[in-house]
Amino acid sequence: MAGKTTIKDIAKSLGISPSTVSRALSNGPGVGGDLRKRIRKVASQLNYIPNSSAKSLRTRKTKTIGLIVSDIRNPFFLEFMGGVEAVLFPREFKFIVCNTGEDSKKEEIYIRWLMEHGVEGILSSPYQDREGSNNGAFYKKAMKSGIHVVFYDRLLEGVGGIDSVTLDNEQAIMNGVFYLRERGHERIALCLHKRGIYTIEERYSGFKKACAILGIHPDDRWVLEDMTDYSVSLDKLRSVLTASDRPTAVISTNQYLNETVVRAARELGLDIPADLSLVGFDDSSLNELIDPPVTTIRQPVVDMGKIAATLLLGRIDGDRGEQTRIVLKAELLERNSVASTAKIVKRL
Amino acid sequence: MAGKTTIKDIAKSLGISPSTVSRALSNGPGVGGDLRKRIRKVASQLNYIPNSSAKSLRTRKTKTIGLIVSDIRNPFFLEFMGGVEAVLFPREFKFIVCNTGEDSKKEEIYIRWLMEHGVEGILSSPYQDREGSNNGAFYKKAMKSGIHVVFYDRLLEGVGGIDSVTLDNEQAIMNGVFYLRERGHERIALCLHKRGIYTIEERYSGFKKACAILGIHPDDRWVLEDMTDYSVSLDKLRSVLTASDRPTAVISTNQYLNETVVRAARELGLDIPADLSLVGFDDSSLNELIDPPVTTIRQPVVDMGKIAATLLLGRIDGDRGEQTRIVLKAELLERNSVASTAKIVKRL
DNA sequence: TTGTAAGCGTTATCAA
DNA sequence: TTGATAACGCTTACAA
Repeated sequence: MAGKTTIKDIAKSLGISPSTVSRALSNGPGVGGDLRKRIRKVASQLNYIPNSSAKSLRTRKTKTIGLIVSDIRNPFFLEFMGGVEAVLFPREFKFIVCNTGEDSKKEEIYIRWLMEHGVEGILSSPYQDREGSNNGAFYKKAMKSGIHVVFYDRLLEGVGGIDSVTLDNEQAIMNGVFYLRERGHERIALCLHKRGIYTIEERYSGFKKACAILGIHPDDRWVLEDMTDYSVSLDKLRSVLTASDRPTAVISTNQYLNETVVRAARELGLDIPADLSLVGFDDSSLNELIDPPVTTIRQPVVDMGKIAATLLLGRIDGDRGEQTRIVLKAELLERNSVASTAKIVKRL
Repeated sequence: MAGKTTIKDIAKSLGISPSTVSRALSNGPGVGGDLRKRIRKVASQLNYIPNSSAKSLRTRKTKTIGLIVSDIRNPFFLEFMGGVEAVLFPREFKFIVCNTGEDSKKEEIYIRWLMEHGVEGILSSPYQDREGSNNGAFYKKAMKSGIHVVFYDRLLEGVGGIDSVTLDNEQAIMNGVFYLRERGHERIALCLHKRGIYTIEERYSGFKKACAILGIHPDDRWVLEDMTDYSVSLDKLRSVLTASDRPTAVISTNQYLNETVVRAARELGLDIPADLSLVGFDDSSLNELIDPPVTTIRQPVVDMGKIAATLLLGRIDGDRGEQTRIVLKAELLERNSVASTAKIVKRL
């Protein structure tokens, strides 16, 4: 137990050279079948554990990638991570989880750490603020140094040439608006997380497009922005929902906001869907058990994880093809949180 | 851009020796203040990125730990990971996520990978099957090779000397049983995930202890085991809940099972709590929004993550004190899924 | 098929 | 305070 077993120890113990041991253990050619077997045996007897730092130093390969998430508390990432792990494991790739918490500085630090660590690739859901400023330059720097990058969920303004897997966010929200309109709603509110973030901007844009197409004109004050803090969000909802001139429906844009809307409605004594209709976004299995079951726009999150990881491994494997941009479609899960306005008009 | 900048490049560019550069950049002593500044400047001009593989090879430190989770889809781990990340980040430690999916073989493979990678510590929620067989030997091997290990959530039979943070699972369930008994329930069912796993066995044991103390004797068939697959679980619940001689209350032992019980009750037309009371385990914020809001045994998961990470970093920092075993207490969140049996008796 | 030797980028020891 | 040198454990030409 004096220190760890190295390739040299194995070589010494068999009276052969370290290079032969290396070749045998890494399945390289040029080692006799019999010798190879003996080397393997001694290696396991000696409890040999390869030192990947040494290996990486020589080969510049770590079989490790970085997974940058914007908010580790979001169930979205659990699902996504599950998809990622499922494709990484069989390929013997490990991943380091980096939580930026929508903090640009933290994101930058993590990118640097990942570069130092020598990851072969980065999967990231990058942050961008209202002014459009982001860490694009750092991702580019990583790519220049040979680290492959794939964006998932979010894109960055003015940052091209990076593979991505995103949702068709515009279409997703448009379908939500159309769905509500078909049921008679024209007074629709929209709850948005932080402005600037790609998905949020796209969803907002989809909302405006759909309204334009339908010729409806929801009040600008019904677009609720910066719904990050719970009590602040609740306040905003309260002021909009208690006005006599209030919206008859709300579209929310993440699972957390779905819950916030339901809570706000309950607190205000507004029955969903009788008094207020709700189209949620993202889907927890629990949405079905809520009273009422929430009609929701569901993203194929696990697939997104699998696709992103597959794309990245492809690049690591040497794929030098054109930039790939995969756009997934959302589906609308119809449950019971949307009513036709006939009933609501009466109550208004 | 011909390859990456190394310490040698910086040295050459300043006409000094690499060792001086190394000392300057790693804040070591023995470098003049002025020189140090110039070195820093050139380093950043040259876009220098330290190579941690090389560094690790020399120092045997990677500032990386492994986080082994038993099922990445369980929201428990999101919360836990959040706690872990919060303490790791300021210390500049990274973590590799390993998902075993309750597969002993996969767990073993991940432990090996982590050892090869040179992690300085492992945080693990280890698996153990019905027969008590587990990967304890591998964790011990890791420890022998200098990797610190902290178990969280689960312990391993016959594997001592490893720090841990767990819940007082027995007490948690006992309180659940007492709570139900106070409301008149004696016919209590228990839903268990996989037998063998530490937490499950402890919860089962707590259940039996509480019943013994109270002198109540729930039917053995009401202890539902191996509730892993959804449809199988549903079948098991169905057969127990449709019997004329059925339990009046159910205790579930994870968030997933909470949902399963609610779904089963709905499918069978059983009203919670009027026809069936439910005490859940683990807590999703959504439990409050379910109809009815689920009374639940809540674990301090984020704290568990913070404590586990702190414990591990302490060991890495050189703490050689006695084995630490921290046991956290659960709290019972009273909501509306438990009724007093008075009403139920009528309906039976 | 096997061995020799150089080198990956860093740090640590020792000497200046 | 600084520099020369060896070494960490591995892979890979190249030579045998």
